[in-house]
Amino acid sequence: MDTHSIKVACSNCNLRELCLPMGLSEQELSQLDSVVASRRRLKRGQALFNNGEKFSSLYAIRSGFFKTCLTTSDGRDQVTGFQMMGEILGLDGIVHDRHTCDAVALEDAEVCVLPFQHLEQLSREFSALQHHIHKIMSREIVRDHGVMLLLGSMRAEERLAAFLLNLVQRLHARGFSQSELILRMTREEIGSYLGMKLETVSRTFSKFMEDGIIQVKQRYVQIKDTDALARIVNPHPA
Amino acid sequence: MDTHSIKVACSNCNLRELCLPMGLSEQELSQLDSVVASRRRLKRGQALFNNGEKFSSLYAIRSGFFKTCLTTSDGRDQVTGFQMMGEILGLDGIVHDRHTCDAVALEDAEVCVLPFQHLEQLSREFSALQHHIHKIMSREIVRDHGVMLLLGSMRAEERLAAFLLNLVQRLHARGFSQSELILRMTREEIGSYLGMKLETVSRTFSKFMEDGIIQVKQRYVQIKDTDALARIVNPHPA
DNA sequence: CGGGACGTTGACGGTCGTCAAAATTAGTGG
DNA sequence: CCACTAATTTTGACGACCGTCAACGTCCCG
Repeated sequence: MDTHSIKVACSNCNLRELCLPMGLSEQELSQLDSVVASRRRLKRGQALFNNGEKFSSLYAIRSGFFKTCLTTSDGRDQVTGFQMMGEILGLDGIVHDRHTCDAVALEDAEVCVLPFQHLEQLSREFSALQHHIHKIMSREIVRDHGVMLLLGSMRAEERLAAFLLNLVQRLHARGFSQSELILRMTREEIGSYLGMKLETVSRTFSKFMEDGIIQVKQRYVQIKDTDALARIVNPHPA
Repeated sequence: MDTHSIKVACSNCNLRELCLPMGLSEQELSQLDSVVASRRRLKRGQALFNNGEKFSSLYAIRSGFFKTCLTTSDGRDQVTGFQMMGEILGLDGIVHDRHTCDAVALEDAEVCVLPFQHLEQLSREFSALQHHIHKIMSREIVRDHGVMLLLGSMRAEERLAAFLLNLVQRLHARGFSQSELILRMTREEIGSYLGMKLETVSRTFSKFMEDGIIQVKQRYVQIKDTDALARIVNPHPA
Protein backbone atom coordinates (compact mmCIF):
# COMPACT_ATOMS: atom_id res chain seq x y z
CA MET A 1 0.00 0.00 0.00
CA ASP A 2 1.64 3.20 -1.10
CA THR A 3 1.62 6.40 0.84
CA HIS A 4 -0.72 8.14 -1.52
CA SER A 5 -3.55 5.66 -1.20
CA ILE A 6 -3.31 5.86 2.54
CA LYS A 7 -3.58 9.57 2.43
CA VAL A 8 -6.75 9.71 0.39
CA ALA A 9 -8.66 7.07 2.30
CA CYS A 10 -11.91 7.92 4.04
CA SER A 11 -11.49 4.82 6.15
CA ASN A 12 -8.43 6.50 7.51
CA CYS A 13 -9.67 10.04 7.87
CA ASN A 14 -10.12 11.62 11.25
CA LEU A 15 -13.25 13.32 9.94
CA ARG A 16 -15.12 10.15 9.26
CA GLU A 17 -17.57 10.87 12.06
CA LEU A 18 -18.42 14.25 10.57
CA CYS A 19 -17.98 13.93 6.85
CA LEU A 20 -19.48 11.83 4.11
CA PRO A 21 -18.57 8.47 5.71
CA MET A 22 -20.73 9.13 8.76
CA GLY A 23 -22.60 6.01 9.70
CA LEU A 24 -21.31 3.79 6.94
CA SER A 25 -20.07 0.28 7.58
CA GLU A 26 -16.43 -0.78 7.21
CA GLN A 27 -17.14 -2.36 3.87
CA GLU A 28 -19.02 0.65 2.55
CA LEU A 29 -16.25 2.86 3.82
CA SER A 30 -13.61 1.09 1.83
CA GLN A 31 -15.82 1.36 -1.26
CA LEU A 32 -16.20 5.06 -0.61
CA ASP A 33 -12.43 5.36 -0.67
CA SER A 34 -12.54 4.63 -4.35
CA VAL A 35 -14.69 7.70 -4.92
CA VAL A 36 -12.17 10.07 -3.44
CA ALA A 37 -10.30 10.70 -6.64
CA SER A 38 -7.80 13.14 -5.26
CA ARG A 39 -7.14 15.92 -2.87
CA ARG A 40 -6.76 19.53 -3.71
CA ARG A 41 -4.91 22.15 -1.71
CA LEU A 42 -5.92 25.78 -1.78
CA LYS A 43 -4.20 28.92 -0.63
CA ARG A 44 -6.10 31.58 1.23
CA GLY A 45 -8.17 33.61 -1.19
CA GLN A 46 -8.14 30.94 -3.87
CA ALA A 47 -11.40 29.78 -5.41
CA LEU A 48 -12.33 26.10 -5.31
CA PHE A 49 -14.86 26.80 -8.05
CA ASN A 50 -16.56 29.80 -9.54
CA ASN A 51 -20.04 30.64 -10.69
CA GLY A 52 -20.60 29.34 -14.21
CA GLU A 53 -17.91 26.68 -14.05
CA LYS A 54 -18.81 23.20 -15.20
CA PHE A 55 -19.92 20.99 -12.33
CA SER A 56 -18.24 17.66 -11.99
CA SER A 57 -17.49 16.98 -8.34
CA LEU A 58 -18.54 17.61 -4.82
CA TYR A 59 -15.84 18.58 -2.37
CA ALA A 60 -15.43 17.43 1.21
CA ILE A 61 -13.49 19.91 3.30
CA ARG A 62 -10.58 18.22 5.02
CA SER A 63 -9.11 21.31 6.56
CA GLY A 64 -9.57 25.03 6.26
CA PHE A 65 -12.50 27.36 6.06
CA PHE A 66 -14.56 28.47 3.07
CA LYS A 67 -17.20 30.95 2.09
CA THR A 68 -19.70 30.55 -0.73
CA CYS A 69 -21.02 33.67 -2.40
CA LEU A 70 -23.24 34.87 -5.17
CA THR A 71 -22.33 37.87 -7.28
CA THR A 72 -24.99 39.42 -9.45
CA SER A 73 -24.47 41.25 -12.70
CA ASP A 74 -25.14 44.58 -11.05
CA GLY A 75 -22.44 44.06 -8.48
CA ARG A 76 -24.57 42.89 -5.62
CA ASP A 77 -22.81 40.34 -3.50
CA GLN A 78 -24.15 37.84 -1.03
CA VAL A 79 -22.25 35.39 1.13
CA THR A 80 -24.53 32.35 1.29
CA GLY A 81 -22.55 30.33 3.77
CA PHE A 82 -19.38 29.58 5.67
CA GLN A 83 -18.14 26.00 5.57
CA MET A 84 -15.64 24.18 7.74
CA MET A 85 -14.00 20.80 7.82
CA GLY A 86 -16.25 17.83 7.29
CA GLU A 87 -18.79 19.85 5.33
CA ILE A 88 -19.62 19.37 1.67
CA LEU A 89 -19.28 22.00 -1.05
CA GLY A 90 -20.72 22.04 -4.54
CA LEU A 91 -24.31 20.85 -4.13
CA ASP A 92 -25.51 23.97 -5.94
CA GLY A 93 -23.93 22.73 -9.16
CA ILE A 94 -26.02 19.60 -9.63
CA VAL A 95 -29.19 21.17 -10.96
CA HIS A 96 -27.76 22.93 -14.01
CA ASP A 97 -24.51 21.04 -14.30
CA ARG A 98 -22.75 24.31 -13.57
CA HIS A 99 -21.82 25.93 -10.33
CA THR A 100 -24.04 28.82 -9.37
CA CYS A 101 -21.82 30.40 -6.77
CA ASP A 102 -18.17 30.93 -5.90
CA ALA A 103 -16.47 28.88 -3.20
CA VAL A 104 -13.42 30.63 -1.81
CA ALA A 105 -10.93 29.43 0.79
CA LEU A 106 -10.67 31.88 3.70
CA GLU A 107 -7.51 30.16 4.91
CA ASP A 108 -5.19 27.59 3.44
CA ALA A 109 -7.28 24.50 2.94
CA GLU A 110 -7.48 21.01 1.62
CA VAL A 111 -10.49 19.27 0.09
CA CYS A 112 -11.28 15.76 -1.09
CA VAL A 113 -12.54 15.71 -4.66
CA LEU A 114 -15.60 13.49 -5.09
CA PRO A 115 -16.55 13.00 -8.75
CA PHE A 116 -20.31 13.18 -8.66
CA GLN A 117 -21.00 10.54 -11.30
CA HIS A 118 -18.95 8.10 -9.35
CA LEU A 119 -20.76 9.05 -6.17
CA GLU A 120 -24.14 8.53 -7.83
CA GLN A 121 -23.04 5.17 -9.16
CA LEU A 122 -21.86 3.96 -5.78
CA SER A 123 -24.97 5.27 -4.06
CA ARG A 124 -27.05 3.09 -6.37
CA GLU A 125 -25.28 0.13 -4.83
CA PHE A 126 -25.27 1.20 -1.20
CA SER A 127 -28.55 2.47 0.09
CA ALA A 128 -26.83 3.79 3.20
CA LEU A 129 -24.65 6.04 1.08
CA GLN A 130 -27.64 7.03 -1.02
CA HIS A 131 -29.63 8.03 2.01
CA HIS A 132 -26.66 9.82 3.45
CA ILE A 133 -26.33 11.98 0.36
CA HIS A 134 -30.01 12.80 0.54
CA LYS A 135 -29.54 13.79 4.15
CA ILE A 136 -26.64 16.06 3.32
CA MET A 137 -28.72 17.88 0.72
CA SER A 138 -31.73 18.05 3.01
CA ARG A 139 -29.53 19.43 5.79
CA GLU A 140 -28.37 22.19 3.48
CA ILE A 141 -31.98 23.04 2.67
CA VAL A 142 -32.91 23.17 6.35
CA ARG A 143 -29.85 25.29 7.09
CA ASP A 144 -30.81 27.71 4.34
CA HIS A 145 -34.31 28.01 5.79
CA GLY A 146 -32.73 28.94 9.11
CA VAL A 147 -30.74 31.67 7.42
CA MET A 148 -33.93 32.95 5.82
CA LEU A 149 -35.50 33.15 9.26
CA LEU A 150 -32.50 35.07 10.47
CA LEU A 151 -32.46 37.45 7.52
CA GLY A 152 -36.19 37.87 7.40
CA SER A 153 -37.10 38.39 11.00
CA MET A 154 -34.10 39.20 13.19
CA ARG A 155 -32.47 42.49 14.07
CA ALA A 156 -28.76 43.19 13.96
CA GLU A 157 -27.92 42.07 17.50
CA GLU A 158 -29.97 38.92 17.15
CA ARG A 159 -28.32 38.06 13.85
CA LEU A 160 -24.81 38.44 15.15
CA ALA A 161 -25.57 36.53 18.33
CA ALA A 162 -27.11 33.68 16.33
CA PHE A 163 -24.10 33.71 14.02
CA LEU A 164 -21.59 33.45 16.83
CA LEU A 165 -23.50 30.70 18.59
CA ASN A 166 -23.78 28.72 15.37
CA LEU A 167 -20.08 29.05 14.61
CA VAL A 168 -18.92 28.08 18.06
CA GLN A 169 -21.32 25.17 18.19
CA ARG A 170 -20.01 23.78 14.91
CA LEU A 171 -16.43 24.30 16.05
CA HIS A 172 -17.15 22.56 19.32
CA ALA A 173 -18.53 19.57 17.42
CA ARG A 174 -15.08 19.42 15.81
CA GLY A 175 -13.26 19.37 19.10
CA PHE A 176 -12.54 23.07 19.50
CA SER A 177 -13.44 25.35 22.34
CA GLN A 178 -17.04 26.27 23.07
CA SER A 179 -16.04 29.73 24.15
CA GLU A 180 -13.20 30.86 21.93
CA LEU A 181 -12.88 31.20 18.18
CA ILE A 182 -10.92 32.87 15.46
CA LEU A 183 -13.03 34.49 12.81
CA ARG A 184 -11.69 33.50 9.42
CA MET A 185 -13.77 36.11 7.60
CA THR A 186 -13.80 39.89 7.51
CA ARG A 187 -16.48 42.11 9.01
CA GLU A 188 -17.69 42.76 5.52
CA GLU A 189 -18.14 39.04 4.82
CA ILE A 190 -19.97 38.56 8.11
CA GLY A 191 -22.14 41.53 7.21
CA SER A 192 -22.90 40.18 3.77
CA TYR A 193 -23.92 36.83 5.21
CA LEU A 194 -26.09 38.46 7.88
CA GLY A 195 -27.59 41.13 5.66
CA MET A 196 -25.98 44.06 7.41
CA LYS A 197 -23.20 46.55 6.69
CA LEU A 198 -19.69 46.02 8.02
CA GLU A 199 -19.99 49.11 10.21
CA THR A 200 -23.05 47.65 11.88
CA VAL A 201 -21.22 44.37 12.45
CA SER A 202 -18.37 46.24 14.08
CA ARG A 203 -20.69 48.36 16.21
CA THR A 204 -22.61 45.29 17.33
CA PHE A 205 -19.38 43.54 18.35
CA SER A 206 -18.48 46.62 20.37
CA LYS A 207 -21.91 46.64 21.97
CA PHE A 208 -21.55 42.99 23.02
CA MET A 209 -18.17 43.83 24.50
CA GLU A 210 -19.51 46.79 26.47
CA ASP A 211 -22.19 44.47 27.83
CA GLY A 212 -19.51 42.00 28.91
CA ILE A 213 -20.97 39.21 26.79
CA ILE A 214 -17.93 38.65 24.62
CA GLN A 215 -14.31 39.70 24.33
CA VAL A 216 -13.27 40.75 20.84
CA LYS A 217 -9.85 41.57 19.54
CA GLN A 218 -9.91 41.71 15.79
CA ARG A 219 -10.50 38.18 14.58
CA TYR A 220 -10.26 36.64 18.03
CA VAL A 221 -13.52 36.26 19.92
CA GLN A 222 -14.06 34.90 23.40
CA ILE A 223 -17.62 34.22 24.49
CA LYS A 224 -17.95 35.07 28.16
CA ASP A 225 -21.68 34.54 28.59
CA THR A 226 -23.22 32.02 26.25
CA ASP A 227 -26.61 32.23 27.94
CA ALA A 228 -26.76 35.97 27.43
CA LEU A 229 -26.02 35.46 23.74
CA ALA A 230 -28.72 32.82 23.55
CA ARG A 231 -31.20 35.17 25.22
CA ILE A 232 -30.47 37.81 22.62
CA VAL A 233 -31.40 35.37 19.86
CA ASN A 234 -34.41 33.96 21.60
CA PRO A 235 -35.50 36.06 24.58
CA HIS A 236 -38.57 33.98 25.47
CA PRO A 237 -38.14 30.28 24.84
CA ALA A 238 -41.35 28.24 25.09
CA MET B 1 -57.86 -0.71 -15.80
CA ASP B 2 -59.98 0.88 -13.11
CA THR B 3 -60.59 4.56 -12.79
CA HIS B 4 -58.46 4.95 -9.72
CA SER B 5 -55.26 3.64 -11.25
CA ILE B 6 -55.72 5.95 -14.20
CA LYS B 7 -56.08 8.88 -11.89
CA VAL B 8 -52.86 8.32 -9.96
CA ALA B 9 -50.60 7.67 -12.95
CA CYS B 10 -47.65 9.95 -13.65
CA SER B 11 -47.63 8.66 -17.21
CA ASN B 12 -51.02 10.24 -17.52
CA CYS B 13 -50.48 13.46 -15.67
CA ASN B 14 -50.51 16.76 -17.48
CA LEU B 15 -47.70 17.93 -15.22
CA ARG B 16 -45.22 15.35 -16.41
CA GLU B 17 -43.10 17.98 -18.10
CA LEU B 18 -42.81 19.97 -14.89
CA CYS B 19 -42.98 17.49 -12.07
CA LEU B 20 -40.98 14.50 -10.96
CA PRO B 21 -41.33 12.60 -14.27
CA MET B 22 -39.51 15.29 -16.21
CA GLY B 23 -37.15 13.69 -18.72
CA LEU B 24 -37.86 10.08 -17.82
CA SER B 25 -38.46 7.43 -20.45
CA GLU B 26 -41.83 5.75 -20.98
CA GLN B 27 -40.64 2.68 -19.16
CA GLU B 28 -39.27 4.64 -16.22
CA LEU B 29 -42.47 6.62 -16.15
CA SER B 30 -44.62 3.58 -15.71
CA GLN B 31 -42.31 2.41 -12.92
CA LEU B 32 -42.67 5.78 -11.27
CA ASP B 33 -46.43 5.30 -11.28
CA SER B 34 -45.97 2.58 -8.72
CA VAL B 35 -44.38 5.08 -6.34
CA VAL B 36 -47.39 7.36 -6.31
CA ALA B 37 -49.13 5.66 -3.46
CA SER B 38 -52.12 7.92 -3.34
CA ARG B 39 -53.44 11.39 -3.70
CA ARG B 40 -54.42 13.72 -0.96
CA ARG B 41 -56.85 16.61 -1.19
CA LEU B 42 -56.53 19.63 1.04
CA LYS B 43 -58.86 22.49 1.81
CA ARG B 44 -57.62 26.02 1.96
CA GLY B 45 -55.82 26.61 5.24
CA GLN B 46 -55.20 22.92 5.86
CA ALA B 47 -51.68 21.71 6.64
CA LEU B 48 -50.10 19.02 4.49
CA PHE B 49 -47.59 18.45 7.27
CA ASN B 50 -46.39 20.26 10.34
CA ASN B 51 -43.07 20.92 11.98
CA GLY B 52 -42.07 17.95 14.11
CA GLU B 53 -44.23 15.43 12.27
CA LYS B 54 -42.63 12.18 11.24
CA PHE B 55 -41.28 12.30 7.70
CA SER B 56 -42.34 9.53 5.39
CA SER B 57 -43.16 10.96 1.99
CA LEU B 58 -42.46 13.71 -0.45
CA TYR B 59 -45.43 15.40 -2.04
CA ALA B 60 -45.82 16.51 -5.63
CA ILE B 61 -48.31 19.32 -6.01
CA ARG B 62 -50.93 18.45 -8.58
CA SER B 63 -53.05 21.51 -8.13
CA GLY B 64 -53.28 24.38 -5.70
CA PHE B 65 -50.83 26.65 -4.00
CA PHE B 66 -48.85 26.18 -0.80
CA LYS B 67 -46.66 28.05 1.61
CA THR B 68 -43.98 26.56 3.82
CA CYS B 69 -43.15 28.33 7.06
CA LEU B 70 -41.03 28.07 10.16
CA THR B 71 -42.36 29.04 13.55
CA THR B 72 -39.90 29.50 16.38
CA SER B 73 -40.55 28.96 20.05
CA ASP B 74 -40.62 32.69 20.68
CA GLY B 75 -43.34 33.27 18.13
CA ARG B 76 -41.18 34.39 15.26
CA ASP B 77 -42.58 33.28 11.96
CA GLN B 78 -40.94 32.99 8.57
CA VAL B 79 -42.48 31.95 5.29
CA THR B 80 -39.67 30.06 3.54
CA GLY B 81 -41.39 29.54 0.21
CA PHE B 82 -44.48 29.45 -1.95
CA GLN B 83 -45.02 26.33 -4.03
CA MET B 84 -47.25 25.69 -6.99
CA MET B 85 -48.24 22.75 -9.15
CA GLY B 86 -45.43 20.50 -10.30
CA GLU B 87 -43.21 21.44 -7.37
CA ILE B 88 -42.11 19.09 -4.62
CA LEU B 89 -42.78 19.52 -0.90
CA GLY B 90 -41.16 17.80 2.05
CA LEU B 91 -37.44 17.75 1.24
CA ASP B 92 -36.74 19.39 4.59
CA GLY B 93 -37.86 16.25 6.39
CA ILE B 94 -35.20 13.89 5.08
CA VAL B 95 -32.30 14.94 7.26
CA HIS B 96 -33.85 14.31 10.67
CA ASP B 97 -36.67 12.03 9.61
CA ARG B 98 -39.05 14.73 10.81
CA HIS B 99 -40.47 17.73 9.05
CA THR B 100 -38.88 20.98 10.11
CA CYS B 101 -41.52 23.34 8.76
CA ASP B 102 -45.24 23.59 8.14
CA ALA B 103 -46.68 23.20 4.66
CA VAL B 104 -50.09 24.84 4.34
CA ALA B 105 -52.45 24.95 1.38
CA LEU B 106 -53.31 28.52 0.43
CA GLU B 107 -56.16 27.29 -1.75
CA ASP B 108 -57.88 23.96 -2.21
CA ALA B 109 -55.21 21.62 -3.46
CA GLU B 110 -54.31 18.11 -4.41
CA VAL B 111 -50.95 16.40 -3.97
CA CYS B 112 -49.44 13.08 -4.99
CA VAL B 113 -47.99 11.19 -2.04
CA LEU B 114 -44.55 9.75 -2.79
CA PRO B 115 -43.32 7.41 -0.04
CA PHE B 116 -39.67 8.29 0.23
CA GLN B 117 -38.35 4.82 0.88
CA HIS B 118 -40.02 3.61 -2.25
CA LEU B 119 -38.62 6.55 -4.17
CA GLU B 120 -35.10 5.80 -2.93
CA GLN B 121 -35.48 2.18 -3.86
CA LEU B 122 -36.61 2.96 -7.38
CA SER B 123 -33.91 5.56 -7.83
CA ARG B 124 -31.32 2.89 -7.10
CA GLU B 125 -32.60 1.10 -10.16
CA PHE B 126 -33.03 4.06 -12.49
CA SER B 127 -30.13 6.43 -12.60
CA ALA B 128 -32.26 8.97 -14.48
CA LEU B 129 -34.67 9.12 -11.57
CA GLN B 130 -31.80 9.22 -9.13
CA HIS B 131 -30.21 12.16 -10.87
CA HIS B 132 -33.55 13.87 -11.17
CA ILE B 133 -34.08 13.71 -7.44
CA HIS B 134 -30.63 15.14 -6.89
CA LYS B 135 -31.50 17.95 -9.27
CA ILE B 136 -34.72 18.73 -7.45
CA MET B 137 -32.86 19.03 -4.17
CA SER B 138 -30.08 21.06 -5.75
CA ARG B 139 -32.66 23.36 -7.33
CA GLU B 140 -34.17 23.99 -3.91
CA ILE B 141 -30.73 24.87 -2.54
CA VAL B 142 -30.08 27.29 -5.40
CA ARG B 143 -33.50 28.82 -4.95
CA ASP B 144 -32.85 29.32 -1.26
CA HIS B 145 -29.57 31.05 -2.05
CA GLY B 146 -31.48 33.42 -4.30
CA VAL B 147 -33.84 34.24 -1.46
CA MET B 148 -30.84 34.91 0.78
CA LEU B 149 -29.55 37.35 -1.81
CA LEU B 150 -32.92 39.03 -1.85
CA LEU B 151 -33.23 39.19 1.93
CA GLY B 152 -29.64 40.14 2.50
CA SER B 153 -29.07 42.81 -0.07
CA MET B 154 -32.28 44.19 -1.56
CA ARG B 155 -34.55 47.00 -0.47
CA ALA B 156 -38.31 46.81 -0.20
CA GLU B 157 -39.11 47.81 -3.78
CA GLU B 158 -36.51 45.49 -5.20
CA ARG B 159 -37.77 42.59 -3.11
CA LEU B 160 -41.35 42.98 -4.17
CA ALA B 161 -40.43 43.46 -7.82
CA ALA B 162 -38.28 40.32 -7.75
CA PHE B 163 -41.08 38.44 -6.05
CA LEU B 164 -43.67 39.41 -8.63
CA LEU B 165 -41.38 38.60 -11.54
CA ASN B 166 -40.55 35.22 -10.05
CA LEU B 167 -44.19 34.34 -9.48
CA VAL B 168 -45.35 35.37 -12.92
CA GLN B 169 -42.47 33.57 -14.56
CA ARG B 170 -43.30 30.33 -12.79
CA LEU B 171 -46.98 30.74 -13.65
CA HIS B 172 -46.12 31.39 -17.25
CA ALA B 173 -44.10 28.17 -17.37
CA ARG B 174 -47.36 26.48 -16.37
CA GLY B 175 -49.32 28.02 -19.17
CA PHE B 176 -50.74 31.05 -17.40
CA SER B 177 -50.45 34.69 -18.36
CA GLN B 178 -47.13 36.52 -18.18
CA SER B 179 -48.84 39.70 -17.12
CA GLU B 180 -51.69 38.78 -14.82
CA LEU B 181 -51.85 36.82 -11.62
CA ILE B 182 -53.94 36.19 -8.55
CA LEU B 183 -52.02 36.31 -5.33
CA ARG B 184 -52.95 33.33 -3.23
CA MET B 185 -51.31 34.71 -0.11
CA THR B 186 -51.98 37.65 2.18
CA ARG B 187 -49.87 40.78 2.42
CA GLU B 188 -48.59 39.48 5.71
CA GLU B 189 -47.41 36.23 4.13
CA ILE B 190 -45.73 38.10 1.31
CA GLY B 191 -44.10 40.33 3.91
CA SER B 192 -42.90 37.41 5.96
CA TYR B 193 -41.35 35.78 2.91
CA LEU B 194 -39.70 39.02 1.83
CA GLY B 195 -38.58 40.13 5.27
CA MET B 196 -40.81 43.18 5.46
CA LYS B 197 -43.96 44.21 7.30
CA LEU B 198 -47.38 43.92 5.70
CA GLU B 199 -47.81 47.69 5.69
CA THR B 200 -44.62 48.07 3.71
CA VAL B 201 -45.83 45.46 1.22
CA SER B 202 -49.07 47.36 0.80
CA ARG B 203 -47.32 50.71 0.44
CA THR B 204 -44.92 49.29 -2.13
CA PHE B 205 -47.81 47.90 -4.18
CA SER B 206 -49.38 51.35 -4.09
CA LYS B 207 -46.11 52.92 -5.15
CA PHE B 208 -45.83 50.58 -8.15
CA MET B 209 -49.40 51.48 -9.09
CA GLU B 210 -48.73 55.22 -8.88
CA ASP B 211 -45.75 54.66 -11.15
CA GLY B 212 -47.97 52.83 -13.63
CA ILE B 213 -45.90 49.66 -13.43
CA ILE B 214 -48.66 47.40 -12.20
CA GLN B 215 -52.38 47.41 -11.59
CA VAL B 216 -53.41 46.01 -8.21
CA LYS B 217 -56.84 45.30 -6.90
CA GLN B 218 -56.61 43.22 -3.76
CA ARG B 219 -55.29 39.81 -4.79
CA TYR B 220 -55.44 40.56 -8.50
CA VAL B 221 -52.26 41.95 -10.05
CA GLN B 222 -51.68 43.00 -13.63
CA ILE B 223 -48.13 43.74 -14.68
CA LYS B 224 -48.19 46.62 -17.13
CA ASP B 225 -44.45 47.13 -17.55
CA THR B 226 -42.33 44.04 -17.02
CA ASP B 227 -39.14 45.83 -18.05
CA ALA B 228 -39.66 48.53 -15.47
CA LEU B 229 -40.09 45.84 -12.81
CA ALA B 230 -36.93 44.14 -14.01
CA ARG B 231 -35.05 47.42 -13.85
CA ILE B 232 -36.12 47.88 -10.25
CA VAL B 233 -34.60 44.51 -9.38
CA ASN B 234 -31.49 44.98 -11.43
CA PRO B 235 -30.98 48.59 -12.54
CA HIS B 236 -27.62 48.05 -14.26
CA PRO B 237 -27.30 44.66 -15.92
CA ALA B 238 -23.80 43.84 -17.11
C1' DC C 1 -76.63 41.52 6.18
C1' DG C 2 -73.28 41.61 9.67
C1' DG C 3 -68.86 40.40 11.57
C1' DG C 4 -64.21 39.30 11.04
C1' DA C 5 -60.25 38.99 8.24
C1' DC C 6 -57.66 41.55 5.19
C1' DG C 7 -55.90 45.74 3.05
C1' DT C 8 -54.78 50.78 2.79
C1' DT C 9 -53.04 55.02 4.38
C1' DG C 10 -50.99 58.44 7.59
C1' DA C 11 -47.85 60.10 11.27
C1' DC C 12 -43.93 59.22 13.83
C1' DG C 13 -39.69 57.10 15.52
C1' DG C 14 -35.96 53.68 15.66
C1' DT C 15 -32.67 50.91 13.45
C1' DC C 16 -29.40 50.68 10.53
C1' DG C 17 -27.17 52.47 6.17
C1' DT C 18 -24.14 56.17 4.41
C1' DC C 19 -20.26 59.04 4.47
C1' DA C 20 -16.07 60.31 6.55
C1' DA C 21 -11.88 60.08 9.22
C1' DA C 22 -8.69 57.91 12.08
C1' DA C 23 -6.57 53.72 14.09
C1' DT C 24 -4.88 49.24 13.73
C1' DT C 25 -3.27 45.36 11.28
C1' DA C 26 -1.55 42.69 7.46
C1' DG C 27 1.14 42.21 3.41
C1' DT C 28 5.07 43.36 0.34
C1' DG C 29 9.42 44.27 -1.22
C1' DG C 30 13.79 46.14 -0.24
C1' DC D 1 13.97 42.93 9.80
C1' DC D 2 11.99 47.08 8.69
C1' DA D 3 9.59 50.57 6.06
C1' DC D 4 5.74 51.45 3.44
C1' DT D 5 1.33 50.73 1.48
C1' DA D 6 -3.01 48.52 1.28
C1' DA D 7 -6.62 46.40 3.72
C1' DT D 8 -9.39 46.05 7.58
C1' DT D 9 -11.58 47.81 11.64
C1' DT D 10 -13.45 51.22 14.67
C1' DT D 11 -16.06 55.21 15.79
C1' DG D 12 -18.93 59.34 14.98
C1' DA D 13 -22.57 62.19 12.83
C1' DC D 14 -26.48 62.26 10.09
C1' DG D 15 -30.39 60.77 7.52
C1' DA D 16 -33.25 57.35 4.90
C1' DC D 17 -35.88 53.47 5.00
C1' DC D 18 -38.93 50.92 6.99
C1' DG D 19 -41.23 49.34 11.34
C1' DT D 20 -44.80 50.66 14.70
C1' DC D 21 -49.17 52.21 16.03
C1' DA D 22 -53.56 53.73 14.75
C1' DA D 23 -57.67 54.52 12.12
C1' DC D 24 -60.34 53.57 8.38
C1' DG D 25 -61.94 51.05 4.26
C1' DT D 26 -62.97 46.78 1.73
C1' DC D 27 -64.02 42.15 0.92
C1' DC D 28 -65.56 37.64 1.91
C1' DC D 29 -68.19 34.13 4.11
C1' DG D 30 -71.57 32.40 6.90
